[in-house]
Amino acid sequence: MRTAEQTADGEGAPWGEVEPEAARRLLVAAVEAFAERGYHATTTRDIAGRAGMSPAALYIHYKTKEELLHRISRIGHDKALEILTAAADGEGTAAERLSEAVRTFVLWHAAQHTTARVVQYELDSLAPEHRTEIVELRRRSDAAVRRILGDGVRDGEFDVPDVPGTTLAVLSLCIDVARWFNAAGRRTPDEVGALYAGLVLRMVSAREPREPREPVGPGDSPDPKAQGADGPQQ
Amino acid sequence: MRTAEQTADGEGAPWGEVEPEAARRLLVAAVEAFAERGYHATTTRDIAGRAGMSPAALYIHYKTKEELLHRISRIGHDKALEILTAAADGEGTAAERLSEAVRTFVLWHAAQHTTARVVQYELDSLAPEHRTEIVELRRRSDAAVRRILGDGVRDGEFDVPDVPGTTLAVLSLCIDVARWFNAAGRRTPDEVGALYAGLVLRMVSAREPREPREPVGPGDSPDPKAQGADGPQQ
DNA sequence: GCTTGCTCTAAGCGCTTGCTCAGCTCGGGG
DNA sequence: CCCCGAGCTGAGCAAGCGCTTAGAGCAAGC
Repeated sequence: MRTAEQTADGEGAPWGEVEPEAARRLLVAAVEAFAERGYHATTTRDIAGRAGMSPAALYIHYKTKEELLHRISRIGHDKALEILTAAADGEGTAAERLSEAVRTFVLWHAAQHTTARVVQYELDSLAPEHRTEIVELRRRSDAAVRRILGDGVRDGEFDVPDVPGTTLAVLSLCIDVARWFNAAGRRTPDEVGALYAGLVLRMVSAREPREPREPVGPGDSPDPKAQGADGPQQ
Repeated sequence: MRTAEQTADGEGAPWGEVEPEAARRLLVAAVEAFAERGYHATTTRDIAGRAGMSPAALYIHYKTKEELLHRISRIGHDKALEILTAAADGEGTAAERLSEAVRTFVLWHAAQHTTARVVQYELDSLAPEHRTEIVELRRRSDAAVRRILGDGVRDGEFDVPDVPGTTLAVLSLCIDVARWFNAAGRRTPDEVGALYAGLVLRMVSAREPREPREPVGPGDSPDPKAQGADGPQQ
């Protein structure tokens, strides 16, 4: 299967699927406002103003302000999960797949840091039922990375005593890029992706390649129940 | 005069220095509320209620709601800087100092994750003049970690092609613990500290100890101007 | 006993919030 | 020509916001 390199990164038209055009303009305006000020500090008047409309126009396309956040969060988490599962299901060694997962995931968080900031840091502003829906997507992202690490340990490529804990650390490292990345800064999204892929590989690689293990040690086995939601609460 | 608790970890009485007692109760209530709901979603009525007072009582001890956040952020950043500079100024090899820095910094973010969440993720809610004051403290934290990495590279202990970028990654990894750490989870703060110290050491350690370098390469030299604010904006 | 100063409360002010609704505009079908 | 539904606006409502004010309670000083 050919990898869609051009569209797998964070560029392109992220909100092209949102129709009609007025609804898309409002969504893009909401992403910018939420990223700049945070969900609770953003007013519906601000969102409508950025989209060049009156406050009332917002409610023709969205029932509430929270529905806007939910739509943004859903689309963003779908994209994140797609990036990680594509890398996990790809070809090559565990090291190659992990490197690709971190590189593309970080690339998206840097290039789309405005969107990613809303997606990753406004989970608590969602209504409870929407929050549980999103948390399930995050659980599957976690599982994709944990699978790569588990494969690498099994094949002797990686030396990782605590697979769930290291999975959490790798994802945490990538996600936090959205917080500090600055488009006007010295690094391009591609450079950060390459830097982080290298750092993570060194973090998990076995110093010298060994024989694959036959029995998977209980302390190392990927445990589906090991991680619950990785959000701030619960 | 008795000095404050000399606990290097995050336990102890974090707000013991705040006087009088009613002001401390309000501050602790504000920390809990800000951590749970975020600054903008928290009302002054909620803070006062948690402290067992009427809303007006808040304004006897603090001029505004933002002053509460500023006080919390200032005390927390002072503590964070103290932890990192203590480790950077400590004795031992660069590896030992880096390990101690990460271990204690992560320990604080996990044990005091309620406070740390407010300190690390509510920077943008500060008034501009308070924000610049806090950003300066963060710059000094960054410098402390960068110094350890630079020493390690100089002495041949570490192999780090991009010192400023790796400094940013290490700090980012530690800080994000405050976001996901859950007191009811499987890991204790000490366990997370130990895990992360090991991961970071592997991330930077030279595979085999080399001779120290005589001239510091230009690409690796710690550059004071290299990092600006590491906050979300600017 | 009275004043003074400090802490705190009850009540509420002025304003902004998320959201609503009657009505305007306008392209397309009869 | 009128009508129609879709998209949008101006005006505004009820609720909740940060913060203020007048005054009560009470310990300390004289």
